[in-house]
Amino acid sequence: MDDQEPGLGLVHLLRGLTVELDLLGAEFAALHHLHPTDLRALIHLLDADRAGITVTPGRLGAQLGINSASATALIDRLERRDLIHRVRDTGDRRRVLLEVEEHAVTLGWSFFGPLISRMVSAAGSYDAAELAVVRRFLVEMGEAVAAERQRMAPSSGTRGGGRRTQAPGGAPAAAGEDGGG
Amino acid sequence: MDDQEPGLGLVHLLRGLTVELDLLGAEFAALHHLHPTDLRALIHLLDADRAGITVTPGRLGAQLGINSASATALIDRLERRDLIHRVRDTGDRRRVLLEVEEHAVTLGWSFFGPLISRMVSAAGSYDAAELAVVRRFLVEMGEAVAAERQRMAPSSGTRGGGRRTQAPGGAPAAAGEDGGG
DNA sequence: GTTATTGTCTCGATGAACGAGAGTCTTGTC
DNA sequence: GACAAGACTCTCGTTCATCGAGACAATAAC
Repeated sequence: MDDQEPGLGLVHLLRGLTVELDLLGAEFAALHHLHPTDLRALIHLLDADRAGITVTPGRLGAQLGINSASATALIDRLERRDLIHRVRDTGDRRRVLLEVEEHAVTLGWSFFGPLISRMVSAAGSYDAAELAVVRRFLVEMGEAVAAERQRMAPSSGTRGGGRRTQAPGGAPAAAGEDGGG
Repeated sequence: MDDQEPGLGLVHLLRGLTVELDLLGAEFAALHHLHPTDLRALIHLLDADRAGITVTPGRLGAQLGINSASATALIDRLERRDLIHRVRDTGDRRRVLLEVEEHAVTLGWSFFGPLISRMVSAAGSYDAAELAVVRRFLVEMGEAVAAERQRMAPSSGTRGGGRRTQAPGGAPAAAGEDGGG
């Protein structure tokens, strides 16, 4: 299966990598008695926190592809573990804002910290031009995936438009950029 | 902000990419009334099929990080949809071999085909040296994740040694999930 | 033969996610 | 101000994937 197509091997490598990352996440979650969804939610909340974006239950549920009832239950779980807390929005009193606790930041770092260290250290052996190539590749792969998602669920963004796991809509859950702190 | 550490931005890009891929998988699964686990199992089975490796329920469950009861239920679901079928191993009659149906291959291609096309086409604009750089990067990232998983759950892999169904451990035994390939 | 091990499946329980809809608040129109 | 429509969150009852424990069958070791 190697390579009539030079890019094909890379695609498979990339897929294998995402599988590994998923498993790492699942193991970490199990280790801390969290469900994979809880960990994904936490990561999203931490990303948003660092980026200065406020997250609401509805928005979180949309990002995770779960419905509002599940989002409520999810937030209940996280709140019960003191990872986040709810705050009623004073501007629009229908809304609830989700704020992460220090504890959650610590937990997040215990997950990503060591991994990021390893990765950054591995990335250290590349020169600027090489890093630029890798960056371009990752960006283009991201665009390919986004385009494919768009094609598959074109109704994205319209609120009741699609089926159950309605495409959360545009923004990639974890904007890659937000500084790693 | 990404600039104190050149590699950090790449790490976040990579993470964002994996999130996108996960979401794509979830959407595809929902579209076909499959659970995410079912899709992951299917991918693993298709990979194994192409590689000429026979998969058993136990092996599949280990790869997916679920226990034997869940693996049985998962296989029941896939079989009920005519995506796979069970065959008793004639050599070791305790074992059951899982064989994928044509239908499953078609379904798998309807998921990965368009995505791979996009990616391969995007990868076409790189020269050999650049592809080599990207490949090296992906391999090293994979190694970093694997190393981190090893650190987190060192007992993984040995069957009797680590208590695989342990509560907190949850999915430890999973040696290397959905084989990429 | 007997015992230990491996591989799969069954059973009942747990809980995450779902659909439907109620309650609360905001916005737009009169 | 009052009223209708819509947005946001939460509650309720149900469904189903996963779990732990263990039954059953076949193999391996003695």
